Amino acid sequence: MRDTRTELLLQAEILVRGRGYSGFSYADLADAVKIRKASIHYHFPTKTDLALALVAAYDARYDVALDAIRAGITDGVARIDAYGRLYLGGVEDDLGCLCAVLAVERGTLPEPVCTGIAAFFDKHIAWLERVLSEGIADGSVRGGILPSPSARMVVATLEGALLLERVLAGSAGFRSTLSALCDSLRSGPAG
Amino acid sequence: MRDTRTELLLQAEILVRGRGYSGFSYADLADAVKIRKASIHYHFPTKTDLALALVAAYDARYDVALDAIRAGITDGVARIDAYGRLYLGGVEDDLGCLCAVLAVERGTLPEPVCTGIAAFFDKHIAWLERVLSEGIADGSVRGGILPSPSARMVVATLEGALLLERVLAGSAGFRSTLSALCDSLRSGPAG
DNA sequence: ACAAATCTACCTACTAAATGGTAGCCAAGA
DNA sequence: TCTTGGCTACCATTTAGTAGGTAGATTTGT
Repeated sequence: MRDTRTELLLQAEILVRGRGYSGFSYADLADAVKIRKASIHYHFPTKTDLALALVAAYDARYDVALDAIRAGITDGVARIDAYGRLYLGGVEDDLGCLCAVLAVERGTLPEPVCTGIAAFFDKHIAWLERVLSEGIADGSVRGGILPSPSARMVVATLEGALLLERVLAGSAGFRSTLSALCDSLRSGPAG
Repeated sequence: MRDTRTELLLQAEILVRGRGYSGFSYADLADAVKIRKASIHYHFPTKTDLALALVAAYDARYDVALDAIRAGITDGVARIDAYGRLYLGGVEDDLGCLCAVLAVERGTLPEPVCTGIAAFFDKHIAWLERVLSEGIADGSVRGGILPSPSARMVVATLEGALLLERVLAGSAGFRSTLSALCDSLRSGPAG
């Protein structure tokens, strides 16, 4: 079976996103996958290896999603809205964003993992900056905003909103934050 | 001396905000405060007791700050801006928000701690909602926004921005996010 | 006033359980 | 036969927490 590794990545992601990187152990993961603890080391010799694989897989999934949004949607604000809805899975499963969770533990994080999550955020910010610039150019995003700070603000708002949902509960909160965010970017009569 | 306890709270807060709740140990704290590990248990019998005291102290500090902002500033957006600048200490010291860090680890968190951080966020959102409503009433905040979702959005944006700074580095990012946020709330010609 | 009792704030020295990780064995499939 | 993917059995270290002691301050009884 090839997919013990995949299963390990799946369950490890759930554990990290729900409890933090230092909040889960190989023993927890072994329980979840129903394999002996030592066998995990066959697939991921060290916990750092596992973390790196987790970030790489997560990042790759977002790459696909970002491309799909750009290809399937043309309106600037609708693209941002679709980007925001990518976080909804986390809200519904009561899991944080993998990279946000890891970012919080930066003080204990192996350096290469830290580099990986920085790249993740940089990539998202660059994507959003482009989407916002294009939106301003075609009039779908209001002209008063600056693409670079606003791109950062979009990521910050969504990451923060996801974080809040974990303690405040009820995805209504996330959705209303997302629409408040989109409203602030839309060109139109309001404002 | 009464302030071993205070020193413990101070150093524990730095450890939690930098490395997460499960990312620090009584041994780390003992090193930082230069007392023996077992002595910490005299002041805080369990790690949960310590976490609760940490949240209570943090929450109390914010209470003072929120009152001071409402007392000293009348303009709605200026109040939000001042609120945002409360996070700057964290940005400069490279520490996350205590409650955000704990929120990430909710899966392993003792339940009473979780209740405490939920109360923290609820309080901030309620405070912001009131500030926004008053701002709309006196014209300092633009009328198009809804106070409740926008209050949530403000907390989310700032928490997210602080989180991002920890991996992206340089407080310029946080400041620009804060001004983008304030711009989106200001009543005026733009939009 | 003064001695006995109690309290404060720390200590050394432990413990059981959990941590990430290693060594070496074994069954099945190419 | 050799690789794959598990296994048992260990390891040193670290974890939160406990037991019990002690020097010094404070309170109390006479």
